[in-house]
Parts: sequence; C-alpha cells; structure tokens
Amino acid sequence: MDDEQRRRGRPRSAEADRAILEAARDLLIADGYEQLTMQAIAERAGVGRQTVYRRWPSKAGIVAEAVMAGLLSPVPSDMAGGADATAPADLRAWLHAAAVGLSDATNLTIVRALAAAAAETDAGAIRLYRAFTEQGRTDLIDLLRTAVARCEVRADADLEAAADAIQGAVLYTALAYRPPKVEHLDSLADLLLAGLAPR
Amino acid sequence: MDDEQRRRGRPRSAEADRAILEAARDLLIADGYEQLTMQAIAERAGVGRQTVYRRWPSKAGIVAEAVMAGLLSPVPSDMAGGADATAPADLRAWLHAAAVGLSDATNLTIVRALAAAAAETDAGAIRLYRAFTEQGRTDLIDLLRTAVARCEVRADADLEAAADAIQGAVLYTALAYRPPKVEHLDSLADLLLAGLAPR
Amino acid sequence: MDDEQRRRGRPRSAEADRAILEAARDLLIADGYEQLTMQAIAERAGVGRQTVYRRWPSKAGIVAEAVMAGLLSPVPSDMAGGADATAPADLRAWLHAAAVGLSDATNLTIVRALAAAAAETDAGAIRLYRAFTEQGRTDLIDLLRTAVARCEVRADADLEAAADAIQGAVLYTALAYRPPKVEHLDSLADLLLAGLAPR
Amino acid sequence: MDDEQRRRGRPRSAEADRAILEAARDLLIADGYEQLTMQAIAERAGVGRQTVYRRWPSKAGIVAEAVMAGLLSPVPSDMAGGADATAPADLRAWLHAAAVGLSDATNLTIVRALAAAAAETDAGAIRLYRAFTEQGRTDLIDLLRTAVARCEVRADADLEAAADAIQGAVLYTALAYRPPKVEHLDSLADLLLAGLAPR
DNA sequence: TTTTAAGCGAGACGGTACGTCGTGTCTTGTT
DNA sequence: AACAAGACACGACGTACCGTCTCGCTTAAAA
Repeated sequence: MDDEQRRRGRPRSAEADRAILEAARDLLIADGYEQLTMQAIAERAGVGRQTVYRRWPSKAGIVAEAVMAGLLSPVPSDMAGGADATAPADLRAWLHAAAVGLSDATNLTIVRALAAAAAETDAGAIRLYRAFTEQGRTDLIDLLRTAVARCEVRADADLEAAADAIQGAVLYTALAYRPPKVEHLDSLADLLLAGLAPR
Repeated sequence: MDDEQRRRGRPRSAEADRAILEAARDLLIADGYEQLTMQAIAERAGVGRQTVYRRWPSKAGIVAEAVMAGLLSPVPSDMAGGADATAPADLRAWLHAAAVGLSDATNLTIVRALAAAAAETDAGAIRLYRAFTEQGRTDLIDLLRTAVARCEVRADADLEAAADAIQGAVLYTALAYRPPKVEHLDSLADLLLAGLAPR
Repeated sequence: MDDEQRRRGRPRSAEADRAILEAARDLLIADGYEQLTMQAIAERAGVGRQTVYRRWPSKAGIVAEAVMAGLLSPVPSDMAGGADATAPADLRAWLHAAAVGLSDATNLTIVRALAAAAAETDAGAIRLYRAFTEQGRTDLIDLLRTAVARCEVRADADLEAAADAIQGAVLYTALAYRPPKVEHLDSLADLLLAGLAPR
Repeated sequence: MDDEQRRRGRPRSAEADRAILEAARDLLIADGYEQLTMQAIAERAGVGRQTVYRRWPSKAGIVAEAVMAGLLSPVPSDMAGGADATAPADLRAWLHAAAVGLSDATNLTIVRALAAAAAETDAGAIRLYRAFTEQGRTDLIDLLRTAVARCEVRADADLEAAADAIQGAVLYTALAYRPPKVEHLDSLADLLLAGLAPR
C-alpha cells in the first residue's frame, strides 16, 4: 500500500513551517494573542504572507499547532516522584511546580493566549485545551496511580476526574489571582488527599 | 453641604450606556468575541461610534462592564439549599446546575468570550475573572458554611480554597469537554465531600 | 419712527464677533484655509462653538466677513499718487506695491484661502472676490481717472476693464509664479500704458 | 542593456489609475472640490480606499494629476487662426472662446476646484496653475508671434507677459463676475491691441 | 532535456475595522 | 435670549490587517 504518492512541483519548505511557528510563539509571548497578526508572523518568519496561509487558515490554527508541537508548554512536566516520595509530597510538589510555572509572566501570557485562541475556533477549542493539558494530565494520573499502588490513595477513586479537577483549579487560580494563591493550592492538596485517602 | 458639583455641559445619556452594553451582549452571544467590533456595537445600539469610545476604550472594557453589570451571568445563582438539604445533595445540585448552565451554547460562548477579553486586558483580567465568578463563589462558600454548621463538613476546612477549586474545575471541564463530563463532576463532588468530611 | 424693536433676552456679544473674526484670520494665516475649522476658531476665540454657528453658517462665511471687515487686505491701499506723479509712475508704483504685497507668504496664503473659500460657496464666490478686490479696484480707477484728467490716458478708454485686467493679471502672476515675476508686471505696465496712451 | 529592473510583486493596475482619475473628475464636476472625498472617489472608481492612497496622498494631488492628464481642460485650445485672420480678430476670438468656456458651470466649477486644490498644496500650487494654463499660454504666444510676423504687433513686445496678463484677466473676470463680463474682455482686447500695435 | 506544476517572496487588490477629528445639533446650568 | 461646556449622530480621515490575486523566480518530479 502506497500512502505517500509524491506530489509534483516544488515541495513545501520544512524550514518555513518551523520559522512560522517560532515567529508565532515569539510574537505571542511578546505581545499577546490579540496583537498577533498573520502579517507580523510572516514578516518575522521572513516568509511571504501566502506561505503562511498555505499552511494554516488562521492564527488560532497556528497557535494550536504550536501548542501541539510543544513549543508552548507552560508547566515543566518531569514531576516523576523519587523512590522515597509519598503521595502527599508528590502532589504538593506538582502543584507548587505548576504555581511557580504560572507565576512567570510568559507562561501566564501563553495561557491567556490559549484561552483567546480557543474562544474563536469553537470546533478546535476542545482539541486545543486537551493538547495543552495532556502532558500534565498524564503526569498527574501516573502520579496518582503510583500512590494507589502504594496504598496511599484508595483504589476506587476516579483518578481522571481528580486530575481534571486539579488542572482546572490550577489554571483558574493562575488566571483569577495575581500573585497566584499558593496557599489555596496547598489547601487544595490537603483537601484532595483527604478525599483520596483510603478509608 | 453639596459635594455634588454639577458638571457642566450636557450630561451623558444613561440610555446610551444601557443600549451599548445590551448591544455588546447580544452581539457577543450571537457571534463570539472575535467578531465583536466597536463599529457593530455602536450601530446596534443606535449610537455614534464616538459615544462608545467616550465611555470605554476597547471591547474588552465593554465586556468587562457587561459582566460586572450582571448582563452576562453564566450560572443561575439561586442554589440556596432547602431546609432538609444536606451537604452532598447541595454540592451535587450546584455542580449539576453549573454543568447544565455551561452545556448551553450561549453560556459557553460567554465563558470563552470572557477568556478572550481577559487575554487582552492584562491589568483587568483578574478583576474580570473575579467579577464573573464572584456570585458563584459566594454561593458556594455559603453552601459549605451551612454544611459546617450542620457538622457535615469539618470546621477547619479552607472553604475559599474549596470554592475556587470547584469553580476552576467546573470551568475547565466546560471548556475542555464537549459535552461536559457530568460524571467527572459527580466524581469531583464525591472526592471533595470525602475530603471535607469530618474525621 | 423707530423700526428698531429691541430684541428680548441677552444681546449678542460684540466682543465675540470680533474675537471670532480675529481668531479666524490668525488661524487662516497660520495654517491655510483647508486646516481652518469651526472648532479651532471657537477655541482660539475663547467662545462656545454654538456662538460661532449662531453668527455664521460656515467657515467660508466667516472668511468672507473677515475680508469685508478689512481684516484680510492683501495690498496696502494708500497708493494715492503725489501731486507731481505721472500715470506711468503711478501705475508702476501700484503694480510694484502689489507685487511686494503678494511676495509676502502671509498675503499669498490669504489669496489662496480666498480662492478656496470662493470654491465652496458658489453663491458667495462673486461677492467674496469683489469685496477682496474692491479697494484696489477703486484705487486703480481713481488713479487712471486722474491720468485722464492729466491727458496721460485717453478719454475713451474703458477704465473699469483696465482695472479688472490689472488685478486679474497681478493675482494670477502671484499665484502662478514663485517668486512673482516682477518683470512681467513691468512689461504689463508698459503694455497697458501704451494701450491707454492718447493717440 | 536593460535599465528597467523589473519591480517585484504584483504591478499596479493602470486601470485603477484611470478609474480613480475619472471618478475624481466626475465627482469634482458634480459636487465641487469641498465635497470631494477620498472615500467617494474610491467608491465611484470601484476600488479599495488604500488603492487610492497608494497612489496619491490627498485629493489635491489627484486633482493635480487629473489636470496634468488633460482630464480637466477648461478652454478648447484649437484657436489657430485661419489664413486670412488678423491679430485683432484672433485675439478677440480667443477671448470670446475663453469667455464662453468659462460661462459653462462645469468649467467654472473646475477652475474653482483648481484654486481650492492649489490652496492646500502650497508646494504644488505653482505647478498646478501652470499645468492648467500651459496650453492656453502656448496658444496665445503662438498667436501673438504670428501677429508679430505679420507686423500687426511690434517686435519688441513682451509676449509672455502679455499672455500671462490675458490669462489672468480672463480667469479673474470669470471668477469675479457672473455672468462673465464679455464687454470687459472686448475692451481688454482693444487695450492690449493698442498697446501691442507697432508705433 | 524539456516540460509542467507547485512553492516561494513580494506586493497590489477590494474590503473592513480601527481610533480620531470635525460637523452641525442638542441639552445642561449660568449670566 | 445668549453664553461656555460638552454630549450627541454622523461621516471622512489615514492606517492596519484581512484573505486573495498576480508577478517573476525557484525547485523538483514527469515526460
């Protein structure tokens, strides 16, 4: 089966793809989503405007792709707990890392941009949010699953729901408080751990 | 003593204020935040463009004001539990109401618009989110406080943190899932209630 | 009989009249007719906008009035020839004075403004041009009539036609040449004097 | 050798140039210079507003170009005298034709528009007047030169000064009198011919 | 090889919204 | 009444982007 029939004519420049996404990321971080324009992206990428449109129909699409490509990841994801870690410590560490990450103006800008981009696609909004939070979600679920194995979390808990709740709470706290309410996140950790603890 | 020194010249039309906010709300719900333009707002409000700019510098400001004025309240707020209600029932009822509210395309549009508006103000973003969620937050805290009084929730719980976490989780679920994962919210309720329960 | 029935209410401020015309003149000289606005006139005159509109319907009207009031006279008019003057000398003196007057940037600006103002009134254009040139026309005709009396100009010459021709030629030369072609005006004087001389 | 280095990008539409100038001319004739707007020009030309600004910075520039392009020539120029014509007859014929031309409301509107356009360019004013009158000036000088050859005009006359004076007088008469004073022009012709006649 | 087809930078095109400014009118309270 | 102040509906200003469309050119597969 031949899935790749070579298209004729000059092939698209992979370099241009990269340059466009990077330009979009840089401008996004610098000026925010609203100020981001196709025009400016093309100029900064050193690329014709049509070359951008040939690839993506709108800036929301570009931002989405940049997120997918991992060019815009807000929270450092390597929160794998050490051998001697416990569930409470792991969870608190994750939440603290998230809080620190979202304290940074750049990352906050990215989150807001994401929200703005999601507001105009409608169809892509869900995909966009999921892509953005996928890594953290996986990490959290792994973390909790490990805790279940250690009998620090009860076996019948809905880990996915917990992970979503944590991410939602973290994002909301980051967006609605400046500086982020770290004590809220600590309380949240206590609360969840109490709820998740084996009876 | 009259501290109200009458300002000179023709006073601003309160009618125009109202018309502008309503026009903005209608257009926002109909077309989304990105399509919303100062031009269109003015036209629909039957008002000169300058009359809009005289009051608000940008569409983000108008949306913010509309939120403050309660013209855009996403979640029905009269969730006061009945006399025989219990904490689990109340919380589940609130979460269900929120889920139902955010299932509505109109309210989802509003939430997304809010996120987009918040992305471009920077200074006003926090104020905006807080205004938007204030009512629900108050309701939730009241609800939980009542539960504390009934000894259904332990006295040393951080109710504010819980309320923020709930709102964040609900909003995130609404934005990242379509249709909203009601079962997630149910699990979330279980989790929180377990965590909040007296030891 | 008193046909002047006193009007009721507060009488119009003569001071305002003056201030408006002077403001218009100053702004006109400074920035040209196109930049002249009712707004700016009112502000510079220290007067409400309505106070201007109450008196004149448009900037063309104000400029016309300013011309009528002699606030904008381009050519110094005291060209009355001395007792020992002769027609050739008088005419050359007048043309030189006109050329010198129109060499001044201020006066040139005024002439151009006049042309612009005349372009938009249509009805008032003729009145405007005539008011502007009336003084010079009268002077010229007097000058020529004196010359007729001295038998330096033949009696059957059409002095009005000559005066109009002179003014037209002078204005055109001022508008179409920069610096003004004084030698053209000298040649014109020669030409006209030859044509006007007694046979 | 090719000194014409091809400019990059899509070339400007010559069609748009033409459409804009024609639209400007039509609107100018219809409504006068003051009512002429870049907006209206673009609409009538069926062209984007930017396409107009890309070419000319202001309506004065457009009017100037239209004059240069001969789209706005007020006086029919083919006044070449017949074989049996004489200087007096030719000159009178020219003046009459000019008077007739400027009697027409359209042409008068154009002349006034020209004056208004000239009032706001300052730099281009002279160029504009000269372009507008160039054809007539040339015709007049030719006419007078022919008369010199026939010994109907003396050889040392300053023909350029005479031509400018005639044009100025004609334009002024057209602007300051309504209906134009044809008898003044006749008198002017007599006067000039007497002045120009060989001694 | 030559042809053909697509990509590319550049920039003009018809549009639309921006935010500002001026217009002429209309309230305000004061003189 | 007239006045200063200033809001009002309106509409043109000149700019910035939108998404599309030529241009001349490059690039690489197909003929």
